[in-house]
Amino acid sequence: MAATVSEILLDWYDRHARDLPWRAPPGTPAPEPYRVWLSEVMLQQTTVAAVKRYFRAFTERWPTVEALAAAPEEDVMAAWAGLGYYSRARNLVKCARAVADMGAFPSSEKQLRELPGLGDYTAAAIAAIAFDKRAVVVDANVERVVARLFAIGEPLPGARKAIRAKADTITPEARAGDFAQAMMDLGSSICTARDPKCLLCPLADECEGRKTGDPARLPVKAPKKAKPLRKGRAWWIERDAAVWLVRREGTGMLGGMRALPDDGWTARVDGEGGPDGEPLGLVRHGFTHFDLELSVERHDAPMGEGEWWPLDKLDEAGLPTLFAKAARLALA
DNA sequence: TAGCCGTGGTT
DNA sequence: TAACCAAGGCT
Repeated sequence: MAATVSEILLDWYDRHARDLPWRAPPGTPAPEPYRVWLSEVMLQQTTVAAVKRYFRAFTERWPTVEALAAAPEEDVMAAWAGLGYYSRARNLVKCARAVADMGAFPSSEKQLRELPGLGDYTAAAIAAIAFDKRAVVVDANVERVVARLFAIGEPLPGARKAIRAKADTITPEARAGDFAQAMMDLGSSICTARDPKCLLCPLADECEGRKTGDPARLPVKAPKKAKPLRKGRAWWIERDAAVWLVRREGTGMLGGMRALPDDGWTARVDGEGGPDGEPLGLVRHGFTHFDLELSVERHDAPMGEGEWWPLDKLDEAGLPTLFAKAARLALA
């Protein structure tokens, strides 16, 4: 009898699974839901290499969801600094508090999906990995593997429906969590976006994309729009070995994070107004949908609501990378 | 639904 | 090196 795709892949996973801090080895009991949830949220659009350090720091400081739920939001935001997509940190706190109120993480995909910060992917991943439920887990890796395996030539994002339907057909009843992680390991190490290693692929014989030509062309994506370059200013205000820091409002860009006072630049418009200070230099920073050229200027009086932050504890302030760069410039 | 939302590694 | 891209979610 011919082996199915899931059988081949699980067999491959049993031999080649990556050892990751949030992962239980194949065939061993599932990790705690808290660790699965935390890692999955951190891993949203973020590389394994970047997540490892933050995962260790968070689980050491907040070993349980109850501990995290009890933490001041600003501590969590500061601990998240540098990881990006800060709405994840805001929702992390909300979610931890909701789960603590409920007494435990829900185990069904549907209930998980209702928690803040959990979309289709993350809810399915937690249900499968932490609770051993059958769930169709589709992330960018799975999209790529499935698009190639079934030679789906329709461009993303339109192809998502077809990809999910095909992923459903190969998801096993048992070991759905291992299967999901196997697909992601395959996608990250072998069925890579560029230069896939088809000669090492356990699914090479089953792959329609390989049979019909060049699998690397799949999945087809819409061309990207050009990123505008925005200009802004930020002020370095130093007194008695302390610097003036503000907290950014709202849920927009870097919302909730500590920052230097700035002139209100956004993705759409350059900054405007403010005092002319002594120019300290330019910081160039790339965001998802625009690039920013930030002029850092020395100023002498506090601006807006804020706090004096001791320079010798600046790395504990939780500045997002843009402002960490600006601080580095000012202190150089 | 398409735009918004970070960052760092890889090629 | 500039471009691409990663275990997406929210609105």
